[in-house]
Amino acid sequence: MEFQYNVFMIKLHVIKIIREELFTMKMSKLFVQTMREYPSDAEVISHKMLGRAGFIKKLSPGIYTYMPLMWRVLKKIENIVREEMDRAGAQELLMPFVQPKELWEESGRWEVYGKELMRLKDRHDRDMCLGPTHEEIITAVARDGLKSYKQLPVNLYQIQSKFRDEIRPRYGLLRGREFIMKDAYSFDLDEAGLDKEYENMAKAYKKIFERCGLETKMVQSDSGAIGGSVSHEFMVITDTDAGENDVFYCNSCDYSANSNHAISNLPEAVVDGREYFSETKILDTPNTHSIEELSKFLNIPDTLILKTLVYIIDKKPVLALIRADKAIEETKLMNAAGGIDIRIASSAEIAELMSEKGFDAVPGFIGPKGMNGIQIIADETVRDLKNFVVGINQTDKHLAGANLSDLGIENIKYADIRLVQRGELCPQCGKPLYVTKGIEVGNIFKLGTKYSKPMNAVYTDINGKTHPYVMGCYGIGISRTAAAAVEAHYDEHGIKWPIAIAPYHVVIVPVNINDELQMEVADKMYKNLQSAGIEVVLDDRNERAGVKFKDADLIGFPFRVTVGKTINEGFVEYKVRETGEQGKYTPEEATKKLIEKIKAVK
RNA sequence: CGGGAUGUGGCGCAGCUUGGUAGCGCACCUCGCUUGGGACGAGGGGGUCGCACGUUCAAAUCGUGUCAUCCCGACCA
Repeated sequence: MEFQYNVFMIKLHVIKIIREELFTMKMSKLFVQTMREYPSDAEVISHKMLGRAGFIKKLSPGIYTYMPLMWRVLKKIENIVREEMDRAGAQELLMPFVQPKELWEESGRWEVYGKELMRLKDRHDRDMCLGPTHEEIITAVARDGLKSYKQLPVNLYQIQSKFRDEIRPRYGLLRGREFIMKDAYSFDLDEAGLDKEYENMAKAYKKIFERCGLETKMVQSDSGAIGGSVSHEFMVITDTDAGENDVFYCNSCDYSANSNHAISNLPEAVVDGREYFSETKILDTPNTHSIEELSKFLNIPDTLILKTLVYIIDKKPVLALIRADKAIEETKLMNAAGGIDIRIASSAEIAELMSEKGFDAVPGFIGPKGMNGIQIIADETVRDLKNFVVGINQTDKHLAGANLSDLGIENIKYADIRLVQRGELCPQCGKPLYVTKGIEVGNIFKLGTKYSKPMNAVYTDINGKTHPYVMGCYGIGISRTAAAAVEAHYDEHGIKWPIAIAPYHVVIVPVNINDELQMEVADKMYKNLQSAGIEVVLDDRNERAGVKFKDADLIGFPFRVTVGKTINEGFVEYKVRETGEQGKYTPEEATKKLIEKIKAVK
């Protein structure tokens, strides 16, 4: 017993020493290589900054090594996420990254997911894939373990690398192929339970991004390939061009939505052409290939024209009709058609479609007439059109004074497939909508029974009857959040990490390491800060001050302490990266100030 | 999928037209000097010039093919 006790004490002692060593970081030993120039392949701020400051190293397009500084940032974000998810009642687990085809066939997504799903074969020639998201796996895990209503609700999450084989990865960590994600899945008895958990997660997310030092907007969005009904995205609003999403929002009420989901009220417009056309007749409209040319030629507002677009949705042609002054939102159209893949038809495909239907019209004169057998989806704006102008599949001709009833269309499906545009009105309060760019750092979905039903994932209720779980899923892009933080916090000198996710809190820069007093003071501060739990780097390199300052700014330490000549009067210099605030303090004052500021954030 | 461009040391690039010992800046190593915003001098290490085949006495350079990377576009009639 005594012997063991002693061994234990020795171990503790050793561990303590190791831990102290772990917190020690001298710049001369830190594995980071800053560069004088931005990487040539970087376009957006975060990619440029993270590359130049030595945070990431590209291995292949969209695939990066997270260097030690980056990894510290990512771990900090992960830990904030963990703390808030745990606090919200979720439980962490870890699922496999490589997954068998079978589960994906159960959900039907093996066929549906497309090329983004990275497929591979194992040595036995079995089909496998790299996990782009984990609904299938978690649902299979849940159905084996969650049998009774007594066990629900449950929320399970993991933090893990994901792989999505993007067509065109770009923007560094913002759109990588391999990236780190937190994904959570909730299982409830019913819709009411899901609604409650959805709110719970929304609240947790808000807290998470706040703690990361990021301002986010929660916006309504399309639910995409993951499916389900209701979903929201958390957007970091940015003035850089890295934002890949357009976000519409209202300043008068709380409405905000991704452009793929946004709706709006339209201002008044001329939608009845009776003043222009007293009868229905075919007009010669030579060379009017665009809406602009056509409305000019006929001298009518473009709101009196019905625009017909040909899309290829899941390999089949679909006609989309919309009032000509408005544009199609492809995601909405794809959803309305029940498809999973959409693109505009090529002119060759249009020609093929025309000849198939016995027409000979070029783009600019296409219309729904005589296109029976082809799926036709009309935007809601089409309902109000009267006595309008429309293509009738004859080159250089349009039908004027037309009404849909004249066209002999058998099947037409109405849906909102319109892209909201600047200047349109808030659907909730009628005030003008604004638009901005956003980086999606998190999302929450109500999945309902989309996965539990086909995968037969059910629980038994109090009466012995079985029901599929009502599910939700909740993602946060960990690596993307880090990149978004850079997009939101930088200047011409480099990154300005928010304190909570900075790789280290403080850098201490002795100006001249050959000056004994400077080194002594720097070293003492370094040790004092460390023992107070502050993460600090001592820049002990034999470099000129300029080099150290440039690196400190580029890397983005939130605080810098410079120990230079003023130490002879007893002062060190203190500088805040984010605000530029600076001042002279005694080493003791500076140490105290730093500890106070940093502890306040923790 | 279509178009354009580029592959030369860790990073950024020149050399290619007109074939003949592979170069520059940064970074790295040594010495000296310097030490408050990316100093300076001297010396040094590191590259199968993406890969394959071909032409040639000789290929980074010319030809063919291939692979990779980057950018743009993918028709809003």
